[in-house]
Amino acid sequence: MYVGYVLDKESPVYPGPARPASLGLGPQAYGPPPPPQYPDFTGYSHVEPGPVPPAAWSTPFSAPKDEWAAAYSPGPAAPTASPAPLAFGPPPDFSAVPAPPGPGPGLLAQPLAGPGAPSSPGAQRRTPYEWMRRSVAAGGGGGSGKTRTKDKYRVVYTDHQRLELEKEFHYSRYITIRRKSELAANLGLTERQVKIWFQNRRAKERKVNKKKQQQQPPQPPPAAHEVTTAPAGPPLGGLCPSSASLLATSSPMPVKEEYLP
DNA sequence: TTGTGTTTTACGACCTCC
DNA sequence: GGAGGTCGTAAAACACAA
Repeated sequence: MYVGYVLDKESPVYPGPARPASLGLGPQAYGPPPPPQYPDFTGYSHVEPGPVPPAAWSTPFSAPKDEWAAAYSPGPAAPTASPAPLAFGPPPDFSAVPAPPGPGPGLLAQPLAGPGAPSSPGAQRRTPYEWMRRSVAAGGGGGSGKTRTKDKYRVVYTDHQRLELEKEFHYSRYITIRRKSELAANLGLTERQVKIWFQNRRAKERKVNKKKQQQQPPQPPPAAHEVTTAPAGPPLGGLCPSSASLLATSSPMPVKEEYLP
């Protein structure tokens, strides 16, 4: 939430022209304008993550989700719907992510399988992260910039776009302004789209966690000393209340240091 | 082919924080 | 006041059974 704001505060974030009015955005000052979100946009240039990623990228998730590991395990990969000119890699600090217990490298440290990892057109759905297996017919999908008031209600993001967004999400539930800008630029999305994607993704996770909790028998509340994430009081030093519920769930994700009070 | 249920984008309302 | 958060919802996209 405001953490990212704080994290990026020292940097000259978003100096520059206003965003297209068609996005419903006000004339706030944003950074380098993202690639146009229209189908005739012919790609986007790779933006080096830069030497930056501040402390925000230094705290890894301790335990990857199984499906995540499975999804990124080496294996045959079909071409993506819209491979990026350059694979959008994790921040440099990704390499510092300790490998999860068990065989194989740290999953987040694994390189993206290049242009073409995610999709597998013939595969069935109803599998974890089935979006990775689905072919996307959006014709470059992301960034066509249609709204409810326009002729197309919504676009379907490409596998590559979703893959990168998921990677980012599994690294951090809350994206910083800087990373949002980078992701948007690299994926040919608007920052608004990235922001909303993260919001929807968190909502999805809460929904899944809620479902899990409902299916599990009620567990005794943990003793106070067992609370390892955040102390009582305002959740995470001002994060939204639902963030706390997120952390309070079965999610194995640790809390980033900077998110803690 | 069609009907139905689920998932995925996108938005508005409202809230908190700076 | 502006930013981004959640929550609820709309509607397209999709999978699958009948």
